[in-house]
This record gives sequence, C-alpha cells and structure tokens, in this order.
Amino acid sequence: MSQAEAASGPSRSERTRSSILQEAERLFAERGFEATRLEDVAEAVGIRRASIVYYFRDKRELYDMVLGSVFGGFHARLESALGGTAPLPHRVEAAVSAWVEYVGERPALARLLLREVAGAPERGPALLDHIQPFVDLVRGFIAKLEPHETEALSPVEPAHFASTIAGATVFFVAAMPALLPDRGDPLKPEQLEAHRREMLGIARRLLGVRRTNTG
Amino acid sequence: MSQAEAASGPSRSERTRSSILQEAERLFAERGFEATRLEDVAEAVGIRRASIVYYFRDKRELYDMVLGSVFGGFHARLESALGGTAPLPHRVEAAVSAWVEYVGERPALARLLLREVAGAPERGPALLDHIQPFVDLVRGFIAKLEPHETEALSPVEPAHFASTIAGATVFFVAAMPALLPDRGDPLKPEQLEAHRREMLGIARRLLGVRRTNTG
DNA sequence: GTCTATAGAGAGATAGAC
DNA sequence: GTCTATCTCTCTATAGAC
Repeated sequence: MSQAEAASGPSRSERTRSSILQEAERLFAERGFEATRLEDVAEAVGIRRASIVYYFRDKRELYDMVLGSVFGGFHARLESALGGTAPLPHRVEAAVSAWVEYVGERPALARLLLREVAGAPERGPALLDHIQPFVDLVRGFIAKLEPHETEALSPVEPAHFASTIAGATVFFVAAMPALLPDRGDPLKPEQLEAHRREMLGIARRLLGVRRTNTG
Repeated sequence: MSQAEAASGPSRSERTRSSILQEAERLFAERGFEATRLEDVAEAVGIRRASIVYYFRDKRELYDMVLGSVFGGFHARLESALGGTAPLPHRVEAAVSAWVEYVGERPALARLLLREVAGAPERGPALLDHIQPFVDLVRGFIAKLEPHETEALSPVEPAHFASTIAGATVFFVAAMPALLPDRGDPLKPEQLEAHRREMLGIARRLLGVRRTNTG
C-alpha cells in the first residue's frame, strides 16, 4: 500500500485484485482447478474475463496466488503457536487448536488441500512449494527442543502426527455436509469446537500425555 | 460370466472392458475427472479412444462405474467385519482394520475419495449414491446393537468416528508421498501396519476402550 | 469390436479499442 | 483498467468403414 492509499484505503486496482483472489479461492476450492472457468470467476467478481488476465498472467498464476494466500495465512499462526516457552505438549496443543480454528475461518483451505493432496506426487510439484515452509517450521521447532522434550515426542513420528490431525480435520469439514447433509454444518461453532476437542484428545494420546478435560 | 466363459475364461470383450476400468481407475485417481483425457485411458489400455465409448456411453458413465467398483469392493468387507457375534469393540476394530487394509490394496480409493469429498455438496450428488450403502450399513449395525452396547458407543458420534478414521487414512496414504517424498512409500507393509495400529489406538480411545497392545 | 475421420462445443489467451 | 472481438487448441462425442 502506498502512502496515499494508507489514507484513502485500497485503490480500485487493489480492490479488484483482491476480489478476484477471493472469488477464485472459493471457486477453485469448490470445483477444482480444471473445472473452474475464468468466466465464472469474472462473473462472480462482476467483471469480464479479459480483466482477470490484466492482474494475473494466466489461470495457473491465479491459482498459485490463491494457494499462497490460503497457506501463507496459516504460517504465521502456526509459528506463533509453536513459539514461546510453554511446555512442549502445550505448544503442540496450541498448534492443533490454531489449525482447527484457521480451517474454520477459511474452509476453502480444507477443499484445496484435499484436492492438492489427491494429485499424484509426480504431477504438479505446486503443493510442495506451499507446504515446504511448514515442514521447515516444524523441523526447526523439533531441532530446538531440549533433549528431554525430544524424548517425549518419541511415541509418534511428527509426520504421522501432522498427517493424522490435518487429514481428520479437512476431511471432517469437507465430508460432513456431503455425506450426511442432515447433520448440520460442521463449521458451526459448536461442531467445530467439538471437533477441536477431539483432535486435542488424539494429539494428547499420540504424544503420550495423560488425558485432561479441555484445551 | 456365461457358462462357456466359465470354462474358457473371460471373453475378449470382458478383458477389454476390465482393462478400461482398471486404467480409468488409476488415471481418474491420479488426475481427477476433468483432467483425465479419454485419450490417455485408451492409450494406457492400448486401444483407440472411440472404442471406450463402445463399452461406456460417455466419460461420466465410465467414472461412475469406477466409483462403483472401488466403493463396492469395500462394502462386502465392511459388512463381514461388522457382522458376527464378537463384542462390539472387536467388531469395530475389525472394521477399522478392514478399511486400512482395503485402502492399502486399492490406493486409488484414497485419491478418489479425497477428490469427491472436496467437491462442494451441491455439485454432483454422485458421491452420495456410492456412500449411502455404507451409511445404511452402519445405521443398521447400530440399530441391531444391544442396549448396553449402544451405551458403550456414547462417547463419540458414529459419523465423527468414521470421518476421523477415514480422513486420517486417506490423507496419510495420499499426502505422505507428496509432502515428504524422502519418507518412503506409505503403502509399504510396515508403514501401513504402523498406520493401522495407530488408527486402532485412536478407535479405542474414541470408543472409550482401555488400551491394549496390538490389533 | 475396433478403427479413422470429423463434427461441434468450450475455454484460455491475445490484440487492440475506449 | 476494463472492455469487445477473435484466434487457436483441446477434448468429447458421433458417423460410418472394416
């Protein structure tokens, strides 16, 4: 944002660009990359298709920007949750809570991640670029642990731990409305909170922590 | 299979049809419905694209047949696991094991399910048709339980239980090779077995069963 | 049953006016 | 910045020969 914009708010250009990203996020999540037409994104924004290309070189670049925005938004949260001086299990639990809360705020992440993960590894290393920061973050976190804390992690591999929590959450958020439509929206605060507690319970079990009541 | 085929084996027609289904299963799983070209399926089988249409009306029908085959294959297994007179937790654990084993044998299921679940509920009720038999099966199972067994289920909702296990497994199988390529194939027997045990542990926790060693 | 050839629709990308 | 118009390519589906 330039100085002038700091006073007057985002420029028209920035508002348009931001709207495109927002609608693209929703549509790519709902329909997938191939099935999403730039025409649909344009219509949702209220502009013409050619205008999208003014902001983003092509469809692929738009998609990459969406992924960057969605995954990037969680990176800071995770960093903050894992930081600090609290005991190891508390920090891991804070990370799990941050994850479930973020998915609740930005459910497009769930569908985008499901789709990306479904893609065969050879095809499209796109995902890896966006996930690598998280892998690095977690590896750094583990590297900085005290020896006695590292031992506490031994019951489970970090990769498996993350996969279980991440998979259970995105599947829950995306699958419930599809498979059990009469069950109510999983994004409703009560449902999400129940899920969060369940994930915390699983996290504690995987970490070998004795069970407590809430998080 | 007709009487003649019972002796001579599958006819050429049946072999071709079966090959188409097999390659389509793999390609739809790896690339998704839209990104899969009938051309690619035909090439993988070693025939021409037009021949596919001789066996399947159109691309959509082929896709539906693939889903039917993949999901249908698990239905019998689940039914058998949930049946019998063993105590409730044992039958649930047998179901979890059957699930993990089936995904291991037919990993296309993982990617197909991830993709289907990612689709917004409004678009394409296709998945529901294939999942409904499972919902019915589980509801029937619960309905037939003794009162004291039903109580044992109370700690967790069946839908949430299934979502957690199913999500964690398909995510694990599909995401590991993509996100941590140096970690080895999750489909290798040791890895799959470790995952199965972990899922059993989670299942027991969700069912409120005291922990034991293996399944 | 499997093929070649082609019709027909759809969507991304580009050029250039305003 | 946003538009209209158009080019070009890709893919499904069909028709009909062998």
